[in-house]
Amino acid sequence: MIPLTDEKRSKDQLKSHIREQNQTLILETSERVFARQGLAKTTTQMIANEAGLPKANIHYYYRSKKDLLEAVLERILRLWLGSVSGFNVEEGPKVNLTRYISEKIDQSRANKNASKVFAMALIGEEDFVLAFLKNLFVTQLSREKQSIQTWVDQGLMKPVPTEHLFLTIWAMTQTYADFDAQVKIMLQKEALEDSDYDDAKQFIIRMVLAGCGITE
Amino acid sequence: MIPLTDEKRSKDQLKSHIREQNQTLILETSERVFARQGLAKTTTQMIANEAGLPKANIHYYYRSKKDLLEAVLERILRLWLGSVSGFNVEEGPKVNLTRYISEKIDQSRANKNASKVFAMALIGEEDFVLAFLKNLFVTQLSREKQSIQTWVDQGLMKPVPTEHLFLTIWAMTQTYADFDAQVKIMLQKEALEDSDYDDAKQFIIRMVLAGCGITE
DNA sequence: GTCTATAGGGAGATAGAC
DNA sequence: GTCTATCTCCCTATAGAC
Repeated sequence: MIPLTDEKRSKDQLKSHIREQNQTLILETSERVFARQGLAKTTTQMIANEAGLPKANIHYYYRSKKDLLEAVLERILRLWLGSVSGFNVEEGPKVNLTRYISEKIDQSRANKNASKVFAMALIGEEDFVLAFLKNLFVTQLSREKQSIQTWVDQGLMKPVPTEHLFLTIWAMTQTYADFDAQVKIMLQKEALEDSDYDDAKQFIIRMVLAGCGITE
Repeated sequence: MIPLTDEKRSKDQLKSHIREQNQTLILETSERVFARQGLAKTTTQMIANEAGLPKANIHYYYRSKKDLLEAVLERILRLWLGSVSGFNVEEGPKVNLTRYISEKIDQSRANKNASKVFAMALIGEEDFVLAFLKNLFVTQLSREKQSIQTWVDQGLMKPVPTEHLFLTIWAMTQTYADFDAQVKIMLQKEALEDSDYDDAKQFIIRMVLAGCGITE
């Protein structure tokens, strides 16, 4: 370890502080603009304007637009992973599935822009997102699958095609964030309210529990 | 009415034939390229190359890229509307919902590109698509809602939030077309087979019927 | 680290010969 | 109707002064 002078240390901290602050600003702004404009329509100029920075500054921190998009996606995925509770076998299927669906809806609502950017990248089959999902599915799904098998063995639910169960839960919960324009038209509202999300939650939970043969 | 000479008539028919043929070629090619590349990333040059036409020819038939996209969307929506069966009250909820879900999956599978282009336009909140949905929902949903009310009154199913029922059915069925990359990763397959779609159909139908309290 | 100025590359769209 | 050549615009990315 090379000892640092106080001067150098504080300079480094300042620099690193500015860097971190700017990067966060750029990533948050990018997420918003990407979600609003679409990935390809978004220009680095738009992001710069909205962030109040010169365009070259964006390229100083993120060499290319692709790098920037991947940084945005990485940040989204890291935050998501940290806030998802896994299944807790002891609590049984009803509690776990109810909580899972409820959290999913809350999360995609709270981070609507992040959810949209992810959906856009997924429908555009961005390599970065596909690679992430490959990883996630291998590590996580096998665990959830075991919990479900345990519950089936205990007679707490009927056997289900686990992959399709998760695919459909994701599809239903994400649609309220990603395609909210469609939801608003359907419900004939200018903006979605708490009660709309509650209704969605309740109905999705009802279908999933019933479909899994979970009565009590 | 101005009588036409035979010469003029046949010339017009020829022209109109060529026009129709080229327009169809352009629309079919565009749908494919839009679905593969994304709406904004797609260039008129790509479409021209893949259709085997000079780029100026594309712009001769469709003044702008936006016009072209709208023509593609209009064609998709016209074909869709023609192939969806409405509810038939006499047959009861089980038959109708089962058929509806089954047809939805078949259709988005058979027209995967069309489905993707539509989803891309919807997530990008293209005015053209939003206007179409506004229309569709007003005219169609009220009819389906009445059928469901009838069935509830007859004790054939439990009351459901109709809007959320349709939103979730669409979300689940569309996901197998629009986000097929995710589905493939989840099922760990290079390509989806008949059996995968059958499994999806069966599970979605099971959840919906159970959620609606339809036992027989 | 910041920012102006600009290079360099395509994009959409069209004029005009055929 | 068809297609070559070209206009104009604007995007990404960077060089280089501060």
